[in-house]
Amino acid sequence: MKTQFIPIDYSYFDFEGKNYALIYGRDPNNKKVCLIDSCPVYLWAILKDKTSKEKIEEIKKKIEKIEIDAKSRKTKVEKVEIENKNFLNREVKALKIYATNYKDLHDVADKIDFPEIEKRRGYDLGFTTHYILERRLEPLNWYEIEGEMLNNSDEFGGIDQIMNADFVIKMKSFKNLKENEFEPKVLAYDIETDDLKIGKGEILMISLVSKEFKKVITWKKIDTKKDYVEFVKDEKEMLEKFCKYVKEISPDVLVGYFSDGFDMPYIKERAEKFKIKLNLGIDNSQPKSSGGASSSSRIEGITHVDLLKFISTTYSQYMQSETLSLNEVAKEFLKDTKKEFKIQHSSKLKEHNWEEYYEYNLHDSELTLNLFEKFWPDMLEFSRIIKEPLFEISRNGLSKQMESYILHNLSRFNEIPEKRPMNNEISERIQRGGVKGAFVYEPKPGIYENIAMFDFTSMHTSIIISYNISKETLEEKGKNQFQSPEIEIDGKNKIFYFSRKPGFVPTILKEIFEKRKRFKEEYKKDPNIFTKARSNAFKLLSASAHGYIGFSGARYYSWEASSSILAYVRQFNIETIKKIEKLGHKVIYGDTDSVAFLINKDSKEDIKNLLKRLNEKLPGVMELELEGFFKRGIWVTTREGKSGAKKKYAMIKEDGEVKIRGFETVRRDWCKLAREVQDKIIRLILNEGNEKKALEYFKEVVEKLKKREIKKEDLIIRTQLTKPISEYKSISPHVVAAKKIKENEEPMAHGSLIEYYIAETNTKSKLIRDKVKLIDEKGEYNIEYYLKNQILPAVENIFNIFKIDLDYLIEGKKQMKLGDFK
DNA sequence: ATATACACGGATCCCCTATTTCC
DNA sequence: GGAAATAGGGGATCCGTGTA
Repeated sequence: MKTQFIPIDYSYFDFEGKNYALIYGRDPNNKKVCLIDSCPVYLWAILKDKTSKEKIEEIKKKIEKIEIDAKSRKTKVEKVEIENKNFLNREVKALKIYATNYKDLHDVADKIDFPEIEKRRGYDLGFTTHYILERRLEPLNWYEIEGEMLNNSDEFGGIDQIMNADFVIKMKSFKNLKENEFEPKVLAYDIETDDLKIGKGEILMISLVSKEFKKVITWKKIDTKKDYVEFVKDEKEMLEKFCKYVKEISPDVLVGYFSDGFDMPYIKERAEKFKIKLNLGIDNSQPKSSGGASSSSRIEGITHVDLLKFISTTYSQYMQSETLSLNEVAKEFLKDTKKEFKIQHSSKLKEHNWEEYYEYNLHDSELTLNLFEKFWPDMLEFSRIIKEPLFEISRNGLSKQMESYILHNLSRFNEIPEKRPMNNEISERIQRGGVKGAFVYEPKPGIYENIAMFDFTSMHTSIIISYNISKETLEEKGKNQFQSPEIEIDGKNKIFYFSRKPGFVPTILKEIFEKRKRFKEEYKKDPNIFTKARSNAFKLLSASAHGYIGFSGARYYSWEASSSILAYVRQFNIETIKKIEKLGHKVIYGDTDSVAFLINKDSKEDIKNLLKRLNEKLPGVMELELEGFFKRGIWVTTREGKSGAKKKYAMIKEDGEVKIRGFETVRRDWCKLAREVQDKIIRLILNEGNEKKALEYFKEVVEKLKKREIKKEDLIIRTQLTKPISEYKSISPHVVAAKKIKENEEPMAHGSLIEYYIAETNTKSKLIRDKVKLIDEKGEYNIEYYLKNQILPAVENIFNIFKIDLDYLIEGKKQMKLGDFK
């Protein structure tokens, strides 16, 4: 039979000792299809140079006899081929060793310990990655499949009979189709419980939402007119209903928000408690957790996506939201917020509260569904570009994404994949220590007018490409090589040398770099969610290239490469600063890849010409870009007041657009008042060019604070608890607040933002932590603290630019009477 | 285990010395 | 008068959060 097919999720099973890939997807009629396929399984043994033909034949014969009898199955070497391959850009002879079962490749590798074998590789990719590499049946692309339909067949032990798929097909062949469109069937879910500790409390209700389906299942009965609420007898029945609905709807994607860390493990634990089989899988299997600390839950045949994971690993650095709570993320991307509802223990809830609770529960699933749809184009593009399934794409960090992209492109270079570093190698890498980073120019504090800012486009990546820097291109000193700038190691200067023969990593990055440019243009011409997503995906890959090379867990980690890249980064930045100064412009600031300088009397055209001239001298794909012209900008001293503060500045464009970096205004661990006051003062000064209005405004605020006219909400301080309370060596205010929350037995998730304020207390203690109160705790806010430790520090450096000293304000309580401000 | 380094700055920790308190 | 307690200064360290 023939059909069209789009692969969504990949898995595999063993039958008679061999591996078979299971690929779940859809046909054009939206029928759920499960494909069964197989692929050759092998690893590589790289031979030492100059191994004689006879010797190779001899080893080959020995390897062909390897058999492994373990784990209730027999694996043997099926055949061995000799091939000319590349490994780390070097031509090698390698043995391709085919074996019965992928999981035994490691054991096979252990038996190939002949002295003529230099390295063994290619057995640690994971079966799914290996399969996709081998067969090129890539996720989320359309194919025409030819195969045999299994219907009540005995093949593979009757696998088609236990699969709840519309079709189970044993694949014979396939070909690519151009067809692009695909919309997955998505079901979102969310649970409400009485205790945040996994499995400890009861699950009160579960909501399920898809495009056509809306339901809240609960055993807490009250009179309600809400038709989406379905009552069941008890928690046990609710869990069974949940399974039943998921199976009936049979979605491609089951999506939750923090569901890897909360909803799914909770449901699992409760099901275990009630001895219910949570048979969500297409083969009636239960969800499987893996990954320890930040585990993930996999459901056979349905892609379980924890949207929080995708957003936090891939997008959080480009987002405005200060937390990744569903509420805030929904606000940013959907302009929608959670329903107002204060979660209480169910025993405290009144009858009418329950209605709101149902609504709240349903709404969370709706938000999750809508957010998924918002991010779907991005996940789809990522999956297609990186060629890994949605399940992996939605969970992997940037380094893993980068690595997968490289692995899926190696065959073009005839390259054997490098192995993952072992734990001891990772420790060695970490022990060797990090590399010296970029250069930051120390600004001279002050207010400046007419500023231009240049920055390098994708600086690290363009350096890697232009100088061919990578693990595989690193060489001993020779002729005609790229040389890194001098790098200081243990007091001595060292230079690293890189081949001119293009390495595969720089080549792959060059492609990414060019595609990034092309798709950015495409998006500009045709702005839609898909062109944006594609442009975004390449932007992210491009941006994480250097981080990958310097990451101790990377296959293609290289300390030397990373050091060299950064040495170039420093060199280019410093040289650019020098060149601009030589042309008569005063440089104000620069950080890593940027330079800000005074335009003087020059016109914008002059500056653009200057940029053009600088660009003519740059090598390879390196490019300097105009970040913008600014009417005015301010730089301040550090708190100590002796030097100019780096990574802290504010500038304004002609059109009034303000760019604020590093100031307390953009930091979430300062109270709202301090942030707003600072923001306003910065804007007033940037607009006016002097401090007059700002100072008046500031005095007003101080007056208000002293008269307690500021709302307590504006004084709440929010700090993240980043680890368990007991692990803190230093007991800071937010730790004290967290302890209080715990004592009150209020819900507090790991990593949550702790909110508190500093109150007036009788305590003699000078420690701030002894004045901490939770929001709901009665008390007056501590005026002295908010003056001395919040609003003054936020603005005094700014006023110092104008030689205005606010010091007399912080001398002490006595002097801070109302009359001090005139 | 889950991309890198640089940087600021609050708050506590910790050591030391001076001062105060207590007997 | 002398020992113990306390205060306060100041650098080191921890911690959170930014920029690039």
